[in-house]
Amino acid sequence: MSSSDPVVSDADTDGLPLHQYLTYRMSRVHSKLSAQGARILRDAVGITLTQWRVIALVGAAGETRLSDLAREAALDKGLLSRNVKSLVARGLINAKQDDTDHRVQHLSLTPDGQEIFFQALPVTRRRQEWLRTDLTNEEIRVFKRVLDKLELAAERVDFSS
Amino acid sequence: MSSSDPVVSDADTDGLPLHQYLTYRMSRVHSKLSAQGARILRDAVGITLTQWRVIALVGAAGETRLSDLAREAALDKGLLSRNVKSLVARGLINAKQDDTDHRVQHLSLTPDGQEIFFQALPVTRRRQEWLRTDLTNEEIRVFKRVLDKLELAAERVDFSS
DNA sequence: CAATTTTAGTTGACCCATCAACATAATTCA
DNA sequence: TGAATTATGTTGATGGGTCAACTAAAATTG
Repeated sequence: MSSSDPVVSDADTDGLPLHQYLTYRMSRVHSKLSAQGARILRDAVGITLTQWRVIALVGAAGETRLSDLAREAALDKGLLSRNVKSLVARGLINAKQDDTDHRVQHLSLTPDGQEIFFQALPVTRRRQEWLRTDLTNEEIRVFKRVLDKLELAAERVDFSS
Repeated sequence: MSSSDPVVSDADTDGLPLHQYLTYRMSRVHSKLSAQGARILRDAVGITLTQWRVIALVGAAGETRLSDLAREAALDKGLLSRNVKSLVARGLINAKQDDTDHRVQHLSLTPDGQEIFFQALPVTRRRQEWLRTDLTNEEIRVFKRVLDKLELAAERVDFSS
């Protein structure tokens, strides 16, 4: 075997190994979609993707605490803390301490935050619809189901086979 | 409307907006899968996910140039350059300049690199199989098809509707 | 053949996310 | 009640990725 031969043959791999991997494919697609989403949000309302997620989650909840967001959105609480901080600094989010439990903060959108929210919402919705134009309802249903199953698999502590 | 009411009602959103978004769902699942994959590779052979991708791609190709990898794997060439550098430093990848075109480097796995490759390959394969255990062939087929369609959509320069 | 443009790869600056350590506050329980 | 545990949120260190500027080399073009 010469040094320029692939280490594995097609017979072994049925093509390039990575390209078969669901995770690899997802990773590629995800990074392209993220970049696109970030660009769209930056152009439309000047916030980052994560900031949008925070705003959207707070906007939808009306009032939440940081730890709830972290759980619900599966975001790191440190990350969340910094993002909230920057949004509070920009006057888009309101944070007020709980009267009885002095650890928790109640988060809500300020009027400016709501404005951003309502500006961004149709933009993101249109994009989502646009992404779905080439997909059938059946494909979307299966896609979501697979995502749910993969998420469960990803949460299992370990795979031992 | 009190300040603690959600800014959008369920009637508006059919539930929390973000949770409907394919991109948001993908993002969550992707980050969990990445974390899991990174952990498995670290424990098994002590390399990062990106390093594994480089090794797998080089191993499968037998010999490539950096720019081909960047195109094929949709990875930033700067990122790739650094990763290759670290893998060369660890003696896992061999880089030799082209005789005629002095810009290009030909990359291949060293014996140590091949060893890592062959150690990691079954581990990653087992994981992929394991991730698929709860999925039917039909679901996998649809999932891949949707990913391909989404990737195309993500590459379109702009959505104007 | 000289000037311009394109391509390969590197590097520095920066951003964002992750992790662990920490401070503070509340709760449990002995 | 006092001690240990648990929960909330912040912060610093670090790592990894992205972007853009840059060098060097090759190809194109006038």
